[in-house]
Order: sequence, then C-alpha cells, then structure tokens
Amino acid sequence: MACLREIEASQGKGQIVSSETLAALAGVKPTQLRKDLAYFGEFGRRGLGYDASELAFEIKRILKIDRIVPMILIGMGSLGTAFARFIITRANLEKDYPFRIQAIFDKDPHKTGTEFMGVRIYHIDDLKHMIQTLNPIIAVVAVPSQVSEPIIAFLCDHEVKAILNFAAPPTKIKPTKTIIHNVDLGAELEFLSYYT
Amino acid sequence: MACLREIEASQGKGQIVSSETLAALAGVKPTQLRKDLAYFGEFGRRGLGYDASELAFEIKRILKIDRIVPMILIGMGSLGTAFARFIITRANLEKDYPFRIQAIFDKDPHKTGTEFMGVRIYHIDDLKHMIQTLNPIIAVVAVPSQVSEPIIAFLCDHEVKAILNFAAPPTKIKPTKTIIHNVDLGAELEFLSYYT
DNA sequence: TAGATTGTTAATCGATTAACAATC
DNA sequence: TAGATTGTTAATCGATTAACAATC
Repeated sequence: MACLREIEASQGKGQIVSSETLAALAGVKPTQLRKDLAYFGEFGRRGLGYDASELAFEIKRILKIDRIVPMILIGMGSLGTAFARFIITRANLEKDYPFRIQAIFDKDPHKTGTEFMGVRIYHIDDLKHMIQTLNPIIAVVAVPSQVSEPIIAFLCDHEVKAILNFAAPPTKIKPTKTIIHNVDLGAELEFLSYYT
Repeated sequence: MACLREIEASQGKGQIVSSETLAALAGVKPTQLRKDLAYFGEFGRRGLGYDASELAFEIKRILKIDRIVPMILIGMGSLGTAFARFIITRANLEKDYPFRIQAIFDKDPHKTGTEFMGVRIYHIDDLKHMIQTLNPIIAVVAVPSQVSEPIIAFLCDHEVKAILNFAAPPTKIKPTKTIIHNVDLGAELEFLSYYT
C-alpha cells in the first residue's frame, strides 16, 4: 500500500477526483493507487472518479483513525517531551485529530503530579493500577533502553494493542497480540550515511 | 539489503561465523544474507565462513561509518535536545561511534552562546558563514515546519550530503545532490493504528 | 453514442529463495 | 577424500505496471 495519507488533505467537499490526480499528489502511479484502494473495497465510480470527502472518510476508517485513539506516554525525558508536544499541539490545532494522550508516566518526582500542556504526569508505579481504567489502544515508550523491557512486557500483558517504542527493541519478549513498532534514531543516521 | 547492523556487534576477534549463524541473529534467511554481502564483494571463505572482525570492518566501510561523520544540528527544541542527547551519549559511551555533532544552531538567545553536553550552540544566523568551515556531511533539521524550508534549501545549496529532517517534507525544493530523509512521527502513529 | 475512468485480469519486473558448482 | 559453506545461477514468489472490459 503506497502512501494514502496525502490524499486525505487534498480536496474539499463534494469534489470528484481521478486516480490520476490523486496519484500525482501522492507521487505514485495511478494504477497502483487504484489497486491499493480496490483491495479495501470499491470506493470510486467508473467513468467519474472518487468522491474526495467520501474517500477521505473511507481511508480514515481503514486506518482506524475515524475515532479517538486513546494513548499513554511513558517516559518524559527530552524525547517524551518532544513527542508529547508534537501530538498535543496537533490535537489542539487540527479538528478531528484522532490521537489523544490520556496520561503521562515518569519516575522523576519533580515531574510527577504536574501537568504538561494539560496532560497529567503520574508516577510510573501508578501505571499498574491505572492501566485498566485508561485502557489505551497505543502506548508510547520513551524511557531509557535499560529500563524499557519490563515496561514493554507489562504493556503487552495488559492488552495494549500497539506500542511505539523509542527504546531498544525488546530481546526477551515476543508478544503475539501486541504490535511493537521500533523507532531507532541511530539506524536512521546509518541509513543516511550509506547513501552519502 | 536486509539489516546488516546486527551482525557487527555479534562476534569477537578472530572468530569465524557462518551465514547460517549470522542470519539467525539478524532474523533473515542465510541465502539472503550471502546474496546481500556478495553484492558488495567476496568477504567470506568457501567451506569456512566469514571472519567476524573483517566482516564488521567491511560493513562499516560500506555504510561509510569507518570514519568520523561530522554533523550539525539545527533547532534545539525538545526534539533537537532529545536527538543531541541521544547522539552525544552514544559517542561518549561507544568507542568508534562515528557520528559527531560539531555545532548546534538555534534562534533562541537564551540558548545561543551556551553549550549542550560539550557542544556549542550558535545563533541560526551564524550558520551562513560557519557552514563552509564546518563542512558537515549530515545536517539534522529539528526546527518547526513553518521555518524549515528555507533552511533545508540553504543546506542543499551548501553541499551538505544528507539531511535528516524531522520537520515537514519540503514542498518547493527537489534537490539532486542532497539526500533528504524525512522522519514523520505522526505517520508512525497512523501506521500503528492501521495494524491495531 | 462517445469520452472518461474505474476495478480487475494479464504481463512484467524485481526481489527472495532454492539449488548447486566452486573451494576451503 | 569427505564435510562444510561460500558465491552464483536458476526457480519461485510477490509486487508493480500495463491493458482492457465494465460502466458512468
């Protein structure tokens, strides 16, 4: 599936767009775009094209961002702060932005009990009894790699659907029900260096 | 090319390893690993395997991380700070870590003139006359998206080989000589949401 | 009806894997 | 020589693209 996100933002209400136009915007071939969409259903009308707002809605539904996605953030170091700022700013700016940070967890007593841009910061120990109530779909792990593995294991045990992990990939656990997406800043640099 | 980085860390001096062992470590098929390596040259010995330290050296050479890679960081908000901490910590810990932040640039007069973990923070206006001297291979852009495009354009004009861009992808410029690698935290979340 | 554009089948391309000759 | 393991050629698989019938 080639990048469909670009499409969403690109047209107003009631507008009809062709796969040709959309493909140009997304930087892919029209035929690829049509094939990708057809995989999920028939969203277009032959001879006409796609209804832009209808298509945007369908794409949101496919990506499961047609609803509020409750999240928790664990670790409020510089990376956690950067991530929280990014998400909360966007949620404040964009109507219907789906991702919401419900609670932040950290170990530092200088941070716990305070708020960051309107989101409460709890002690990491409170996660144990709060996770049931919060019931987050996604958890973001931005703690040091040395302490990340037990936290990730705990999250997997408690039915979190997906983890965005900025720490080192866990070595011991191989969860079946939880998807872990590892983001490795160091690897991004090595990747770039190769193409230098 | 499947992930070769794992291999590097995995063996001591003088050790011989087979593609079977390495593939298991990297989580790929042995035949895939051999094919990838063969693309760059003949590094193994038939009937024996690969010399681990020799292979590690060759991989570093291929990735161009067998030398110091000078970098600059532009933008010292929470994301810039997170990135700087990540790189500098690693450079302090790991012998031969190739990436070095030579200078940081920001607009905030409270930050300019100070140091972060031993790296000087300059005003963004100083970039103009300093870039020639610094001559960085890689530039990391961690400024707000609204102000990123002219900065990226400037970096491309001044022979920076690669840009790691945390801001929005540039729309106007299509550099030919500079590689831009865009990292989109929002897209990572949408990606995860889909697999929920 | 003629023109346009989708959804889908067929053809092409590239990447992964299997098989094996080379060789330690 | 027999066993092991690479580098490479051939076969397989999947993904991309082209072609076209369906239909607005």
